[in-house]
Amino acid sequence: MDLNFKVLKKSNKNMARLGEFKTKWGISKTPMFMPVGTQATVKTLNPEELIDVHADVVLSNTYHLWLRPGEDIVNEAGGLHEFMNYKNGPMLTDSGGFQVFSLAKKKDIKEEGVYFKSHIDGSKLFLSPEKSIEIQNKLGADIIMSFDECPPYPATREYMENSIHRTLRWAQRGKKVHNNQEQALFGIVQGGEFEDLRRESAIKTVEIGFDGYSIGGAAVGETKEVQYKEVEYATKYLPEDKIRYLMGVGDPIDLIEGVMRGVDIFDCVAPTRIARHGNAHTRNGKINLRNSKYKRDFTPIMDSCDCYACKNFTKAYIRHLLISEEVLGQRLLSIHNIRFLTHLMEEIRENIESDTLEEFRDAFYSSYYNK
RNA sequence: GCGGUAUUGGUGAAGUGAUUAACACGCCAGAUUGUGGCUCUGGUAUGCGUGGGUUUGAUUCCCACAUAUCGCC
Repeated sequence: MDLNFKVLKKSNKNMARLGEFKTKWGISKTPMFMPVGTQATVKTLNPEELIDVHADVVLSNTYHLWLRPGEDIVNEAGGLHEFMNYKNGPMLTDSGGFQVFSLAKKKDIKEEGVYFKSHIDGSKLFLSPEKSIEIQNKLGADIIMSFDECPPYPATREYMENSIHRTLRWAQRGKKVHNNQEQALFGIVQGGEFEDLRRESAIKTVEIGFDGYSIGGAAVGETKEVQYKEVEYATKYLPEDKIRYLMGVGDPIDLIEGVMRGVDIFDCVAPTRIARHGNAHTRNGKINLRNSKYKRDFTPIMDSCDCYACKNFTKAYIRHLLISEEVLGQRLLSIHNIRFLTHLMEEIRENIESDTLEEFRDAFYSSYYNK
């Protein structure tokens, strides 16, 4: 399904663009950050809280839902939105390609697909492009992903070349079996740090033709410089009129840098994961609320933040919750961190509108990183 | 009053006549980028109740004292 993506304004200083797309849930504005709800839940948050933090698109995961509770059960429930009762915006499912990379200890990547073992019970599993799309068709997210290989970093050129060619063949096979016309299907650009391979992957993925294009294999251990180059190598060859999705990137500065290189949407587990480990984003950098210096700090995490945690609770209280391992502490920080990023994206959109994104980037950088 | 036992970091404790006093918890800090939620990595006793003695060397052996605890009168 076409998402009717429209570019409303383009920067003339960099590749940033303001846009919007349409689904049955309404208009979604880009650039946007999407929180991750791997197992049909953004960990610790309920749907009302997702609305409060201005979440729009929410991610979920093919691999996890395939294993539990199974795509048929989600389908019988009426699809992901009904199952988890999230009605505020579109949903997106990842294909499972990344899980093969990140959590399968032993994997056997073959032309037909990937053989690996379940992280739950060790049983033998097989995921293929066709299988992934079939599962995603049943899960019923608005946007679904092609099944790709996320190659490790560093990888040799030879490995990467074989990998992107296989990912291209997989993309074609997935597209062929995609049969839910209410879902947009995205292709994924790989190629690691190699400029020509990113280019080839981008051009050939576009030739196959998708409703949007993802950039994968970023933020897997390379430096930020390399990461930004990888993004540039890909976005240069992606069509203006389709959404560009940088997968798995969510460090605040990476969002700004990504937007300046033409990325429209991002997702990342970081805001919720670091929250569960006691960290909060602030304009003056990331802070660890478990640190003893907050024992008697009776001020909010951020005075200027409009999230539920900042409007109602002090650092001292949240620290106490974290130290006492009370789940409310993890929840309040998850709320704050997601809101921090959605607010950052709102500011990014305003600054594209006023053509001041570079100044905004510099100001953000100096306050966030020069503590 | 007499006799026994014990005394190791913030806590529970292991241990040895001689290289950096184990481990756990706590505490202190760090990590975390398409999530294997509640994880991982570091740091954390210049000292083994106090004072004396034996010894080349004592936290480990001896004596006294202090404290705790048990039993007896």
